[in-house]
Amino acid sequence: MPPNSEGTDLAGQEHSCNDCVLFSLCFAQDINPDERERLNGVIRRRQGVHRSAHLHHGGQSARQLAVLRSGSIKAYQVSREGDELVTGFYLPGDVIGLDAFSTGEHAGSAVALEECRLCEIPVNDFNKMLGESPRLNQVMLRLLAEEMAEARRLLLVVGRLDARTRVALFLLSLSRRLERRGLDPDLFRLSMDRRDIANYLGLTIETVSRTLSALQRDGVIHVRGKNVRIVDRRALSELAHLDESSRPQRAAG
Amino acid sequence: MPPNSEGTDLAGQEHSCNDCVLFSLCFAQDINPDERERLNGVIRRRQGVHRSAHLHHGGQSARQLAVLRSGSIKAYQVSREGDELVTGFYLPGDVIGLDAFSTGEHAGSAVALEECRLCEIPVNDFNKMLGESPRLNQVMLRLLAEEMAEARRLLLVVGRLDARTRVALFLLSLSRRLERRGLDPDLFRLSMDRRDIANYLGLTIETVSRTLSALQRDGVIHVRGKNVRIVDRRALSELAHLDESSRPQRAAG
DNA sequence: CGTCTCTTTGAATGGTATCAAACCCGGTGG
DNA sequence: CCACCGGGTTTGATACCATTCAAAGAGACG
Repeated sequence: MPPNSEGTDLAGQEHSCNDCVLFSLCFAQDINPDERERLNGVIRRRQGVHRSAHLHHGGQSARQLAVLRSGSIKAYQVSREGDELVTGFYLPGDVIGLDAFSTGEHAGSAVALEECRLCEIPVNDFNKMLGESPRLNQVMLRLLAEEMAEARRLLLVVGRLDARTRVALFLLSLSRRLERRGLDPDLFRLSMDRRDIANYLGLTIETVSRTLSALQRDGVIHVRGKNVRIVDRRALSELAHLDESSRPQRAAG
Repeated sequence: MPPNSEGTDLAGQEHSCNDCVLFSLCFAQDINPDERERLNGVIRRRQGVHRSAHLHHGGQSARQLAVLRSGSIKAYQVSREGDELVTGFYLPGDVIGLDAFSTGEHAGSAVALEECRLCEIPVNDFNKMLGESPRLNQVMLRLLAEEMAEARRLLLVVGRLDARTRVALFLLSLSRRLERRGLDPDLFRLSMDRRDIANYLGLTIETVSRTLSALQRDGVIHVRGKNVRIVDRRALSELAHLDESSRPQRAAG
């Protein structure tokens, strides 16, 4: 069945990648028009994914690859001991489900942090396209390598930096990603709670809270619950870039 | 030029993947015989890579993909501030150079920790094969996904566990990898120095040293410089598996 | 308006970094 | 053969940052 061409269109509800406002962020821009057309035919555009709904669980066999169109998503893994390890946050344009690429089963889980819309590509359709297009394979390799680089960055942040630096980097990273999506980089709302931030950064809730308060006290940011305003971007960057040598050494160099 | 068919062969110096003692560990087992034959034609078998020689540097454009045949290699990245971040250690059978897959440039550096032998596949040959074999693409995706999983594991280890658990996990991981290669899992030599271990685990040299001493005092292992013997594997596993709740909580669950 | 959850703040504990010095070992030269 | 290095490693004392335990405060929602 072709994407429904009747019924009411909601705001921002496109039916073709070519019209999509996210096109410049989406991997669809990297494949050739023929393949994109074919993609269009198999994409399921889904909306109304509500807060705390799971896109997939770890261990589950992959049903689709998805691109986030609006909202935000938390990726996490569950350790043998049953506790959560937050591995990242997805924003519009990000691809969700690459973790199932090797085994066909998702390595981790993904859950909506707020109301979300998605473009879903069924795996069998996608695998068929992969088998025929080396170009698409390359794009996927690139995406995986990027996730890898991200994981490595996180490794550095979580394992080796003090709390203040971790939080500064988190805020700046988020700010930069929002900016690339055409949103205000200095005034935004955190869709995840303190627990998720703490877990992601390898800290406790209390430390995250204290650090945010301290940054506010120092006039670097303004925080009010989930709302954040970056007041002194330069100062924040300096904290993040470790320009001062106020961090643990941990056998570097 | 074909791989030299005259000259003296050194011990363990094969000229075909089919004869290679590492075959069961190598990704070459996962491709079909035709492709493997073709691989054989382009592989450069290199030896005499001596300690502290670099295979590649971060930022360098990739010249070849390599499989380690003997020895061991340290992978690391250099941060903007110039200090080192050890991301892993390669053992025989491991593929080196996947980090250049997306951009064509190596994300990190790789340096020999001792005398090494390698199988090198020139990138242009390899890319040609990639363009023609979806199967090979899949194998590469799987390898990348495995590196990814490894990076995630490390993230958990480095960011969230206490020193004792980190060291225990490090020793067990190494032990398991050696065992899979047919070596003694309980008696081995660390090819990396304390600095590298500390950096890899996100600790200081002193803490690593102290922790090893403590494990010895508790009768779990025996250490003498770079030589390690696992005395009580069960105890070590219990430390690593967090069976006791003696670790920071850090917003889990 | 009351309840529940999330968040913030406070005080005390503890693990790891830091600073400093001793130790061990292989290599070198007297 | 031994004294003397120099690097890597071990050990000790102290300081500090983040966790932990505890409780108050703020928001969301019925």
